Amino acid sequence: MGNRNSKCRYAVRGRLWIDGPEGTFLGHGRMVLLERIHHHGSISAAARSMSMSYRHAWDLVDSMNRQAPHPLVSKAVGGKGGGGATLTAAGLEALDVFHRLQQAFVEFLEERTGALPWLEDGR
Amino acid sequence: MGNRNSKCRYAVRGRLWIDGPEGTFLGHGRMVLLERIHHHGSISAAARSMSMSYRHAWDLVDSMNRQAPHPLVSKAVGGKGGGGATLTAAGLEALDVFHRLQQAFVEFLEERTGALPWLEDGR
DNA sequence: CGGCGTTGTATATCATGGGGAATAACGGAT
DNA sequence: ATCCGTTATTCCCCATGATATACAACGCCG
Repeated sequence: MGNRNSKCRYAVRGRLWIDGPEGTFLGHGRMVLLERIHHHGSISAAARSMSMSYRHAWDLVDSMNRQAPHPLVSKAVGGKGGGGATLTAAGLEALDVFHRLQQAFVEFLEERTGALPWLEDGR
Repeated sequence: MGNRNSKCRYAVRGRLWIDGPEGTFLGHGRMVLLERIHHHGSISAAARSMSMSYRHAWDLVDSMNRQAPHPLVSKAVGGKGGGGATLTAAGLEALDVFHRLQQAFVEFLEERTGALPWLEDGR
């Protein structure tokens, strides 16, 4: 709806992320990881649930924590259940900020594929 | 200007492209390649000028020509200078379409990094 | 008619990043 | 004190994608 031609041969796609002092700070994959950490309560369980190696997941968390003014993930080693990880208030806020950004991006993408001049069709 | 805080710790970045029947159809790298073909008059010279392997360049051109309703690049084998390649009218049009799209994207990016809530700064 | 620099295509080599395995330290629970 | 599953870290392996190499076909031009 909103588009008189539903036969979309082409579509505008894209990826976006937030750069920080060391390069990528927040991106789609990192957001999924944060959500899973929030849900499972540990980095390793989150990594397993998305078929990501623990090493990779740990690197991503470390990168985010290093670049943020305040850590996004709080980690505990040892103790009940061997430890775990939880999102800080800053982590939850980052999740929200990025979600809104991504939604705006999706709208931009849809708007632009709708405005696509059906390349060279009428030639 | 337009942003009261010029100390930008974070910036929204991204990439965008146009998907076609077989996946990526037009993207930044492909646009650079098209420009160089237009300037040099051959795929191999264009590839050399941007340190890209001829095979890769050829694959990209082939992908674009296969997905477009009409080829973007016209190729000649043998003949004067051994042959060459030139952009068709459709190729020039694709260049223009993507440039406008990319410019709108840059504006979106700048607008959004300006609207960034300076994550967790005041905590 | 032979030379030249393309396009076109197959094969081989290689580099980079990610994954897996292994291990230490940790601390609450039992 | 021991057990357990986690965080934290190192090292090795390998799969994949890109690059390099090689070679055939082509057609204008001198």
